[in-house]
Amino acid sequence: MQDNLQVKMDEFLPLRDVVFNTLRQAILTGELKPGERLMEIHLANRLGVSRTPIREAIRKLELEGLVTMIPRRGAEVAQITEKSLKDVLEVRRSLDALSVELACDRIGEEALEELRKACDAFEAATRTKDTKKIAQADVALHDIIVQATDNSRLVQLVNNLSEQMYRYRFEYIKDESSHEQLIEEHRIIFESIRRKDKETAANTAKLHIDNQEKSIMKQLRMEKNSRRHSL
Amino acid sequence: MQDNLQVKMDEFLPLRDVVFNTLRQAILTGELKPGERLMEIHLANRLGVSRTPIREAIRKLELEGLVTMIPRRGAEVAQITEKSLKDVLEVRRSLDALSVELACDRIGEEALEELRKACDAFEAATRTKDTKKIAQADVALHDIIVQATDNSRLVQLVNNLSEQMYRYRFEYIKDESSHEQLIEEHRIIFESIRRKDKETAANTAKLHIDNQEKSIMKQLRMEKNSRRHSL
DNA sequence: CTACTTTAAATTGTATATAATTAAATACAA
DNA sequence: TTGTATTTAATTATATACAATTTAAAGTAG
Repeated sequence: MQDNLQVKMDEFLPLRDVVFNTLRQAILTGELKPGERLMEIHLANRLGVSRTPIREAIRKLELEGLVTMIPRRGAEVAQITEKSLKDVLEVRRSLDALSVELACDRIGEEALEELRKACDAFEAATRTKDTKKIAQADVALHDIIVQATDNSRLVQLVNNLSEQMYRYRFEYIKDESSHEQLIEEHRIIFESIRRKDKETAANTAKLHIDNQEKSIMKQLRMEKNSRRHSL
Repeated sequence: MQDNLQVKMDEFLPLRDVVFNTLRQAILTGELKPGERLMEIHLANRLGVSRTPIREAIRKLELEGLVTMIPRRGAEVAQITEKSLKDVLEVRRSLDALSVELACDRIGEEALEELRKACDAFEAATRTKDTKKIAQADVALHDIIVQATDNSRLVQLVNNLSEQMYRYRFEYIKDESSHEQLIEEHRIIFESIRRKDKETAANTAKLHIDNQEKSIMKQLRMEKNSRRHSL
């Protein structure tokens, strides 16, 4: 773990939430690697706080499934197995389909217009070839859809499930050969939501996840391979 | 809140988990009522532990959505609104449908046999008119299905969502007039899983939730009414 | 040199102490 | 009485202290 964990005092959150966000981000970006132990005193010193907020943050990470607790041994970053990712994607596939279906019913004129812009913005982002920008544009687009469902529980769950594979999605987006297809799928989802064509919307959303799954699984296997050869 | 919160030392869990389970149960059964404050010293004294495990338990309840945090004022039991229940049920509807569809593909012979027995057990339970027994039989039956999906994330999410309405489901099950229909729906779900008829299974599962939703919403409105008249 | 004990260090789990903030109570003026 | 300061009490937020347990290390016998 590099020494670039830093507590941002920008906002006025309780320390436990600052720590929670910091650790969460570190796990999702891969800065803290699967299997790595989260030792309280270490983290407390590094972040310049006491153990209490660290522990409270770990409790939340535990419930989110990002860390695994081992009794009397503490927390470690959860291992991501092929199976666990498949499980996550299987649920997400269903919830993304639900999201676009609900969006068909409930999206407003303004949000629809935003969605159209987000499609354009995504296309523009792919042309910059800036992976971070592309990823952001993609998140923004999907966020408009899920927000349009007007179901806060669904929003919470979809966001949580998405985050579980941030690390991998990044690599996925790097692959330029898939950009055209992504643009096209976004376009179809937008059009079918506009026409309130639930079936096409849902099917495309599922396809969208299927493609992601294929790419992520390929990566995972490569990672596993390279681990086997290097260790 | 009555004075029957007790820490069970049966198992050998960290205190924070014991406290978490205790508070969770108290909230789900309605022993701790929506809006009620969770004061740390109070709970610590009552449960005979220090504030630390109480706080850690509250952090987990927070992430689960069972309590609401108010900065510098602590936690209170989350209010359940009609909207929030609708949101939960909307997601559950989708995930229950997914569960039975996956069960069609993945259930084994033994589990299928268990499911058949669970259907019979549920029918038998309704005849005892023991609400608690009926509820347990219902949970057991649905648990077999969701376990058959072999998707641990799905299991976790469905269980969590189900628990959110334990309080209300209890009243629902009390209503004997609905028992025949419940038995029939369980039977159809079992039969369609056996025949691997995903469409019927999914539709019936959705119907199952729809019926629950109607009943719960009726109750909620009654509750709201009686509150208005008594306050 | 290996297998087993014993000891020491590190780490978590729990409890308590201090600081900061908020809510309530009291006092006082209009 | 009502509205506003001021003080007091209660409560959370954070830090530290202590206890229990585990891991690693150092010896020691075979």
